[in-house]
Amino acid sequence: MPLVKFPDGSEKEFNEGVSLYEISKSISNSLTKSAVAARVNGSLKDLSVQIDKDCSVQIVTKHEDAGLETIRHSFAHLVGHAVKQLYPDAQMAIGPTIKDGFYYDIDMPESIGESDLVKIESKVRELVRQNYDVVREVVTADKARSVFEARRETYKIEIVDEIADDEIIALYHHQEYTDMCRGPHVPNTKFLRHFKLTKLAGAYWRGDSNNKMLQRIYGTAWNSREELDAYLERIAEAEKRDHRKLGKQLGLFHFQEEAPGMVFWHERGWSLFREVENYIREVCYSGYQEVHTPQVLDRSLWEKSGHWDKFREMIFETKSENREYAVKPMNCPGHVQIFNNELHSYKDLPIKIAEFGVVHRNEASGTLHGLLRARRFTQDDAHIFCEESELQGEVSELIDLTFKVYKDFGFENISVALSLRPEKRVGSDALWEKSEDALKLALDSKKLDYLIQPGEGAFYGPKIEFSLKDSLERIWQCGTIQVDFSMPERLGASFVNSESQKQTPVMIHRAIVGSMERFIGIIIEEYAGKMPVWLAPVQVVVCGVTSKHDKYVEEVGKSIKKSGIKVSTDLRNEKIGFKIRDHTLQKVPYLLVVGDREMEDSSVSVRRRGVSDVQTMSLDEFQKTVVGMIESRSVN
RNA sequence: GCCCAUAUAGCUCAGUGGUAGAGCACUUCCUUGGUAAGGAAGAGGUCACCGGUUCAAGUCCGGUUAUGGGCUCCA
Repeated sequence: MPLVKFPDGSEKEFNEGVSLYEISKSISNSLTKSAVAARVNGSLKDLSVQIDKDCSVQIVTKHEDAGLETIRHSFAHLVGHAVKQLYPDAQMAIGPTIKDGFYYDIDMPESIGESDLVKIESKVRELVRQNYDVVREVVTADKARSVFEARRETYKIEIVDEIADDEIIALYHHQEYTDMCRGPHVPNTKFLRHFKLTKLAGAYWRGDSNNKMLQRIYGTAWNSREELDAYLERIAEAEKRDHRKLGKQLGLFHFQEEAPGMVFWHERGWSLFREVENYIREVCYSGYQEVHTPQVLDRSLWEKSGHWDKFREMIFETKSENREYAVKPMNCPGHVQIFNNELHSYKDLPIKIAEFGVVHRNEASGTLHGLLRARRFTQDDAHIFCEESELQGEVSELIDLTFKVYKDFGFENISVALSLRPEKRVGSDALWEKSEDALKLALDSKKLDYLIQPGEGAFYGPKIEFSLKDSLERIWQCGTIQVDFSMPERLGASFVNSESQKQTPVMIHRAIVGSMERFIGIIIEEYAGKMPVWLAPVQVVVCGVTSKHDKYVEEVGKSIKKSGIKVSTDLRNEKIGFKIRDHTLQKVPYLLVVGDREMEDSSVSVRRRGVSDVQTMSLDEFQKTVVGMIESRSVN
């Protein structure tokens, strides 16, 4: 008779072979009603699993995270059930859960479109209403194979073949539909109610572009109608913060067909760009020589650096007088040329060269994404030429600098990753060992949480990557610190060491925000277009109540401009309410209204963005406040 | 690049085979109004591009380009 321990400390004996479902019932009926799975000695099991020895049991209800995940996982099967009824020749691949939902990758006999997604969703609803039991069956690999052979599910057979011998194989029967899964799954489809199939996409089998592309059906699932609606509302709100929408609304930039992936910066967007640039020049380039290198360089240089070999399809080429050139996709070879242009002593190291380097990369058309993935972008790029002994100290400083910069722009949620040697690489394993260790040691000394990504490094060296999220929580790599023992040698960089010998320096590639365009895109989304005062392209708009006040409006405007504030005046023949609305929609931080009252005592009526109460103050006081906000680069 | 979708006025969008529409923005006039839209009139389109079907195409079909969501990729 197995003895079962419960989370509250109580214990109870059950007959051998008792199911978790029965154990749940022995606790309470109401618990059982919302029970979707159970933890046995900490690991998740289906409620149909039987107990034959002493253990601890915790019933998992739909209300906890693991329960909701179980529901989402079961929804994937349900989509499989529906698809198989509608398209009997469809072959099911994998159907895992993801954040907020699930997907199923399916090899469809003929490709389906969005109208089919509606059909599938209706079919799922139809199945849900049947409240059928989901039956779990433990089988041998051979049995599983024969089941899926009969069902002509070749992907499932491929998966069975990879399952280790000692692993339990469970089939889940949804009426006539059978799937295979580690589980657990809900015992009955009555738990599956609040869902929506959200999108259709292509996805390669096993994530490999050499494999067949399957069709992926994405869905979201929740415990209640309210949670589902709240989720959809959240997504809709996040979409409003899309930098591409805001860029258009706020007149910051545009793209057009003739220059895919290349930004046309408008005055206001360019103002924002330059403000970020000024900040970086001040904070990230101190101790560096800022340089500017050619946009187009002879192909041979890229062959020497190794970029030609690895990134040929992504390089824009150009020819002139029978010479072949590449539009630079990187700044490092250019910086090495500047380094090589004079002789260096070990006493001069480290030498740090920085550039707002405009690079062009012919990214695959399907990957372009507004400012976040562009074909032409500006790197806050720099290269540090140093000795090996200086490496770790430099990297350590750069990590601190990166965090400072992100914090100054108001980012809290920064993910850090360390990418190690890829398969296709240059340089000996000993050099890779050294470079990887240097980065690891620097990271570890900061006591940071970071993700290790084997095989994800650059071809010439390992890298630390700093990533930020956009409004839909997609992750974008921004900053990077890379150690490179290969490039300096390939490009002939050297310095004279204390023994009068030529020696090759180590090179650190570093970009703090990475791509200016990408970083600005993320800033726009982070602030939903409501830029902090110091970044706002228009910081103050002065509006007159009537045309009588035009002269005073201009005086106020001039005075504000003199104190270095970005101000514009609104003298349009419109009512004040109209002007307020217009500039509010443009998300201007400060609106000033002046009329008879203000003219009389040289004051201004101040309306702060997001605050509907107005405040009257002297022009002088107002200017001091705004200048203070700008100088402190306050993000509030 | 691959899968699915989309492309109509400056912007947001309606228009299911028969004479291109709305709101906002724009221009002119009226209005001088105190904190989120005052009124009137006017102008504005090779319906992304190329080809096909049809008596007739914004609308149906094919292709191209760009864009959106994913996948793959990202020095």
